[in-house]
Amino acid sequence: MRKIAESTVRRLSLYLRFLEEFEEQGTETVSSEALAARGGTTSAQVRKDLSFFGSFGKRGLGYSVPELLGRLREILGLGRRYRVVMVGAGKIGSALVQYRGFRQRGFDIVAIFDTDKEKIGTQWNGIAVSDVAQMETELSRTPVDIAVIVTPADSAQPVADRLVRLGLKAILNFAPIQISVPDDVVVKTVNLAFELETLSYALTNR
Amino acid sequence: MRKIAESTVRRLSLYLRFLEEFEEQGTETVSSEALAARGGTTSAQVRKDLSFFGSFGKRGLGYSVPELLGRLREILGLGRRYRVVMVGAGKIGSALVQYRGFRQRGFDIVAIFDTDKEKIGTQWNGIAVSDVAQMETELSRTPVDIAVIVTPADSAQPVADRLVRLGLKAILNFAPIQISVPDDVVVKTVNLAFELETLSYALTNR
DNA sequence: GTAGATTTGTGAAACATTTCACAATGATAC
DNA sequence: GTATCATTGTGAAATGTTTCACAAATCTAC
Repeated sequence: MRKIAESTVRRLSLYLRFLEEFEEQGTETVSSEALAARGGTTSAQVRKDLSFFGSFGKRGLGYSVPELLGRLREILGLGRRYRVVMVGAGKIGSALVQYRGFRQRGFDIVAIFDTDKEKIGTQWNGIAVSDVAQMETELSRTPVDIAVIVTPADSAQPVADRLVRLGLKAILNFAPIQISVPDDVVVKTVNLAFELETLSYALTNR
Repeated sequence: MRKIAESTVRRLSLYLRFLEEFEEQGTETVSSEALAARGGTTSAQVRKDLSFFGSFGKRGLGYSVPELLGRLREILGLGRRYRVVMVGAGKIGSALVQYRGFRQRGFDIVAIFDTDKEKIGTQWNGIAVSDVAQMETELSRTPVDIAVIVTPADSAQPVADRLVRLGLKAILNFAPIQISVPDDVVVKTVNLAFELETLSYALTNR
């Protein structure tokens, strides 16, 4: 498939959210104009984004909400569930495990690892916390699709290396550090410091 | 000031992190090549990014680590501390309040608001949780620079509206919804769903 | 069935960002 | 002091993304 810009993929994700709202309201069809208004972009942008994947609309009418929902879910790979392993059972990990939206959107946390003896063996939202030393053993029994790294900065890279060796192809990293992986592995880093500093830059330069 | 791309600002933030590491190691100077290698970009990109703000290097030698650190902090507006209000005292809020990196980077949480009677009056990391109904009263006594919204989706927009009315110019939004604000207010949204869906897209289309 | 109103899909134009490539500058060795 | 080497700073070129603008398609009203 032709390379699609990340900005486009993020907007598809946004459109999906809006379409879910339209569906709840019982709206049958929606125009690119209406979708754009809801999300701070332009109708041309919406149509261009969709056009990379096919032509889903009806001229003069717009897009069928249920159909476009289905297409977007398919494009984004949401027609299935994903098995997620979480490495690190600290504050953020705890918040994520309890976040219902995770499961709601098709992502099931099926394993949690930590190094803290106090935590190992306890149940988190129904999932037992295991010793990170057992990660290879356990993950070979329970394969997963996505890893979430929520460790301190200095463990993040070694953990990522081990996950890559286990064959993981997608990592969501919350550790405040840049991790490096082979080209065929996707990493998304969520780094609070970046966001805060973008804000302080904006506040300063106005 | 000439408009700077957000991608550039994010990279500056990244360079800052690397420079802190170089400083810890006692490195005196660093070349654009070395900075680039550390962060998955190119030396030309590093030099171009910096060139928007001035010329801080020495040809043949590179950049002085302490000087560039100072310059970047200044550019990013990190030469001061910021007062932060947190609205919503749920799981994520709790994790953020306890996150030391926040204070470490110059952002002090000085007020927390929630609607939950059980939480109001309790102390969180030394800060009393107040009733969100008192927000206007309290924030007029204790002015703040940045707001972090950690409420459920349906309260996020009303809360944002109130914050904007109070004169806030920077919002970090963790609620899984797009919030709309006037042009002179900056909003950064951290939305887990986007990140997960970008990953599932990447896993699907390979 | 025709006319008029909507709205898509998409090339082309405009705009933005990244990469290239090299002159200019300073450091180092002898 | 001269030659060599390393590295910056920056226009220009290449590449990428967004916006424009309009033909084509479909709907609605009569």
